[in-house]
Amino acid sequence: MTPFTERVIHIIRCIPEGKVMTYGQIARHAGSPRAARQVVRILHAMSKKHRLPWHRVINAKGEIAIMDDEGSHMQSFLLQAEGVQITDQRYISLEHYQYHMQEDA
DNA sequence: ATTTTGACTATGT
DNA sequence: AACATAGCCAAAA
Repeated sequence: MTPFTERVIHIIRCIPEGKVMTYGQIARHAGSPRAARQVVRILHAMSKKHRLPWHRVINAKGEIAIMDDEGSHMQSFLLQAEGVQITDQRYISLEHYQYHMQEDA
């Protein structure tokens, strides 16, 4: 387990209920600003083993990124159960972001 | 050592 | 707003 992977896992575990973060935000907070795709790999590999709140991770457009219907429906179900507003079965409203875009400083 | 692989992102049209 | 393209980068093969 590499330090980068551990940081990513820690960050994801810290996302509070009812909030979401984007892949890019997580990558930045883990110290590798452009490694968003790496976050994808880590989530895929570690979500079960570490019992991560994988459903609180979305893409930069504010939508559920899962490809297959099974997974995306599960994600929207879990998010709505936490009070996250979802429109059109995929878009998360901005007030649920843990961090806002301009705070990248 | 080199290539492939993504649940991505920024940018340009 | 929707689509195409070109970067991106760590882990796996």
